[in-house]
Amino acid sequence: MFTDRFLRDKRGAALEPDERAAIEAAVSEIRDIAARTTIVRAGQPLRHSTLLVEGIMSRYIDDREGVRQLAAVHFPGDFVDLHGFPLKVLEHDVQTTTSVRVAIVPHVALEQILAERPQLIRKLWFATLIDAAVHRAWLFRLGRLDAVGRVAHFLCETNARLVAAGLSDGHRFNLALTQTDLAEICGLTNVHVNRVMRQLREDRLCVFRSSIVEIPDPERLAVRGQFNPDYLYLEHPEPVMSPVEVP
Amino acid sequence: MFTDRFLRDKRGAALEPDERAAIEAAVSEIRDIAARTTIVRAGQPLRHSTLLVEGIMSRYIDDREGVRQLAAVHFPGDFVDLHGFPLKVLEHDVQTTTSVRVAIVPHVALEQILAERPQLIRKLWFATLIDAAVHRAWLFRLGRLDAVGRVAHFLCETNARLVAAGLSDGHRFNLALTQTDLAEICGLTNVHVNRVMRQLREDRLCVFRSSIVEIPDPERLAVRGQFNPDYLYLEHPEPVMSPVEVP
DNA sequence: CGAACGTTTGAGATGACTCAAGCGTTGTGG
DNA sequence: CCACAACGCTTGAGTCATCTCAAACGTTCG
Repeated sequence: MFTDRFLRDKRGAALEPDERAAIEAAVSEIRDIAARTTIVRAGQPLRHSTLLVEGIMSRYIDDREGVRQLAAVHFPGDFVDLHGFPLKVLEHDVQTTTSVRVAIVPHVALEQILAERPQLIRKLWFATLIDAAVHRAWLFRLGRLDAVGRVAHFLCETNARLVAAGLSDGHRFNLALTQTDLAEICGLTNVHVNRVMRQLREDRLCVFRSSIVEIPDPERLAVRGQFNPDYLYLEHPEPVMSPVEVP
Repeated sequence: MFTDRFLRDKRGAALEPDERAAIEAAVSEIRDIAARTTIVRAGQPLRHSTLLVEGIMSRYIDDREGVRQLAAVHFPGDFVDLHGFPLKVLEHDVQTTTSVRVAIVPHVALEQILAERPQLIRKLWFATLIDAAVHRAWLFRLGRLDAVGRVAHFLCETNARLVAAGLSDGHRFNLALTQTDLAEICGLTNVHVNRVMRQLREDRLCVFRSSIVEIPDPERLAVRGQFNPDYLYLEHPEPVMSPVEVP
């Protein structure tokens, strides 16, 4: 159910059926939240963490003038603010990007199931370390790629993650992000993202229209974005041709 | 000894004396390593982690042409590749930047002390999550600050971390990085870093000469770099005036 | 139907890059 | 102990990628 996609296809960390059941039992509530709603503010003490079931959420830091830099984008199956469990407080904001459905896991409940299942803590730790590995890949993207490369890299990453989640067939997926969202991810302005998308279209690397991303040749896009999926720690890094929803 | 600075001054995660003793007992070896030596390669299975005792180490990802983006800089007290403990393999390289002294902690020894001390794993987890929080601050730096701001932000962060480690008095510290290192940290070229350093000098924000950083007014530098130390999760975020070594 | 939001395009400004050369410092071997 | 090599720092000139500001156009939703 809610945990079906959590740690799915992660090398050596996929959940056992009883671990999955324990987490699902720890869920206190399923909540539907509107798009662009802030659910965690920097500095606010946390009593629960949020497992994303449907939709897209983002974590970001904003500058003095309110311009944002996203630090992470989350898709279904991600344990969005699991970092808040050991840290108690986050130093960044978390917001819904689209409308979402989330499962709320109170930290007290998490403590209980971990007390009974010492191995599970390693998997939760592992999950947060993958987030850290993704942060590093994003640092590479921002520090060393040009605008077209940054967007290409992000789209390759997203494709790989959504394939693992069963939400992309490897060439086509639904992605409800605006060009301004992409700008906040890639450290660009929305105007320039628009020009980058045109470039990608003209080069037949990627077409992104009305929330559908189409990648005719993922390998070529990966070359343009210098994308190497190792940091996602996937069990099956090749596009897996499995039943897929592309709404 | 080797662990004196590990988790020092970290909010709610400082080590208990017995935890400290356990980690020290788990150290299999103290090793001195020359500058610019790669100690972990991406993809290579890890059997131990490295606690930095003296010197500077870096974690980085490089692009197709060999241009590097640093993802982290480590100072004494940092458990450099602790991420490799749950992950088993890292997706990036780790290199000494200066000559260093490190304490080697075999993963089997770590497993043993964790089996006896279930609370310690939370602190190790916490330590890796601070690395992740630092990654996010670096994303902000690269995505939203101009060149002068990036360098200012990095120097503020470094000052704050070194104050916590007892290696800066809040205004002056030793930092054996080259301008090329700064470029690899800030996503710039070494030529441009040179011009940025001149700018910082002319604006009386910071003087960096022969490995000594002097910051006459840390508050002004923090404003220029939009630096907010919350992400370091320090117990005492104000500069602590304690005995300091500035060699 | 209108308002709000997202996309597209243009023109001009600018921050950072590239290439190139000279200078300063440090360490080492003859 | 000197000379030279290696490395890091500094500066200049010209280029280019991305930004800013501005306006128009398209789409969605109430």
